[in-house]
Amino acid sequence: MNPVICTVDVVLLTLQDDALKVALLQREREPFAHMPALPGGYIHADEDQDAKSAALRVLREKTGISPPYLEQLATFSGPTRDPRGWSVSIIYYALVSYPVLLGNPVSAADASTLPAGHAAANGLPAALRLHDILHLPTLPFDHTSIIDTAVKRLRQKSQYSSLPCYLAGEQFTLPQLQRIYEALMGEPLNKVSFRRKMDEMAMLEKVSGQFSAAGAHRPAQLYRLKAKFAQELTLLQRGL
Amino acid sequence: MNPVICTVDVVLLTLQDDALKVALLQREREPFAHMPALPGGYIHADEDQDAKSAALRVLREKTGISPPYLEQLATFSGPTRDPRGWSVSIIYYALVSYPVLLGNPVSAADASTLPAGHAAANGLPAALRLHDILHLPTLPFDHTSIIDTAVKRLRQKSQYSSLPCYLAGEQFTLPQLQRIYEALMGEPLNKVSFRRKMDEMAMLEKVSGQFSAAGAHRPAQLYRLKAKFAQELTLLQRGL
DNA sequence: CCAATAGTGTCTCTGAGACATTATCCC
DNA sequence: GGGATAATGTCTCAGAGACACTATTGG
Repeated sequence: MNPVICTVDVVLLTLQDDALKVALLQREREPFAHMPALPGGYIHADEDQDAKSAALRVLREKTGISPPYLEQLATFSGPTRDPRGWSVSIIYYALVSYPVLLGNPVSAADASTLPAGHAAANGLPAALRLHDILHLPTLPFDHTSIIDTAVKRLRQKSQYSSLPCYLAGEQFTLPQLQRIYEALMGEPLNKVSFRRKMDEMAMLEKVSGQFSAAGAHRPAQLYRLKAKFAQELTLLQRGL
Repeated sequence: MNPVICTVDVVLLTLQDDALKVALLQREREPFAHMPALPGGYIHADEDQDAKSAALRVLREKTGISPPYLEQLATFSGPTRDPRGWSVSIIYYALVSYPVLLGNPVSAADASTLPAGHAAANGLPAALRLHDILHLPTLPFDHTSIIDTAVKRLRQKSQYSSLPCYLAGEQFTLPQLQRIYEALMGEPLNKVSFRRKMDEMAMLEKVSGQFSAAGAHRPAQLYRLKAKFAQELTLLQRGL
């Protein structure tokens, strides 16, 4: 009836050393075999409940990762984006903290103690690499444009939502969270206002009695997302 | 390779008498023949440049309308939404002013002089009907849920963008535009603040010397969207 | 005690809303 | 002139940011 190729792809983003990184997987098959590209694959009509399930399955099968946050970005389509023919790709974007990405679901507080550079020698497939979004290699299909759209969406939503919390891991301090927001927005934020806004969103809860000990100074209170917000965003009326 | 049905559908919205209406088309073919549904159809791999072109083509072919604003909403998918099989539908939403919908591309100022009730006896197909979004009939597929998503998106974007301008026609006065914003947001707006915000967005220009004469009172200045914003939104930093 | 960072109290200034005033039409 | 709505000037109050001060750790 209509010979349209239908796939899903995932833009998996993480923050490492205040730099936004995207996870790219070396392609095994043609077209563009051996080039780094977004993890993706065909929808399996016999097992997927919808495109989101397909995206989660593809990510799990190809990278072993089950991200805490996954949302539809947009659908890209056209006759030339894939050499195999007229294609449609439903794109999802996912956020995961760098420690959790490495299979260490503890705290963003420990991020600095993890090995820097490429993800490797962990539970992750060797073909998976993190790339700074400012220095992307040449990518197949329209993946460069897709990543650009995902980063714009992330930055836009960071202005007025709790989205960046998913880059912070399971437990984090307010100064750490502020650094994440600042890295995404590209500008320093007022500490008092930032804390007022986080309080206003009412999505964080103290991890009782737990503090992050990170040097010769007063330790910071640890927080985590309230269970209610594990998959759901909080929005601000007026932005940060 | 994968037998996924791939279509596009359009949620065409307009504002009539301060009520949001969606254009539904009586289906000609199975499944769900003769039921009202969103205008939609298959992607034509031989002529469509992308899904957006397909949506515009479908809208033109089935309703004769070329909307001033059309944007991708989301992609809906799953094994059961279409009885023909696992399906993907890329949804677009379009905004058009009621007078322009009726083929009268003049001014929102004249909307009150047009016949109320259903669109009929115009250049529009007889099978096309406007339905108040608060009183929708039972719809096939997941079209009810799709319309709900589109309305939520429109209302969300109205909070901080120039989106509602596309519901106002080519020329309009500021009081008319404020009524549109108020109808979408469901609450009265401060006149002074509203005008400050419209000025801040810097997207309107006076139609020189033209005024809307609408009764025994001072006439209002007519405005139109600057050409630059014919297809592109303006965003506010802090909402209305 | 000192250095360093966390957390909070308070002042100021911007900006949004309320109100009032002026402007311009038809009758 | 009167009634009606458009357009704008101005006052007030809330909220965001700047600054400063206190708190708590390790050395």
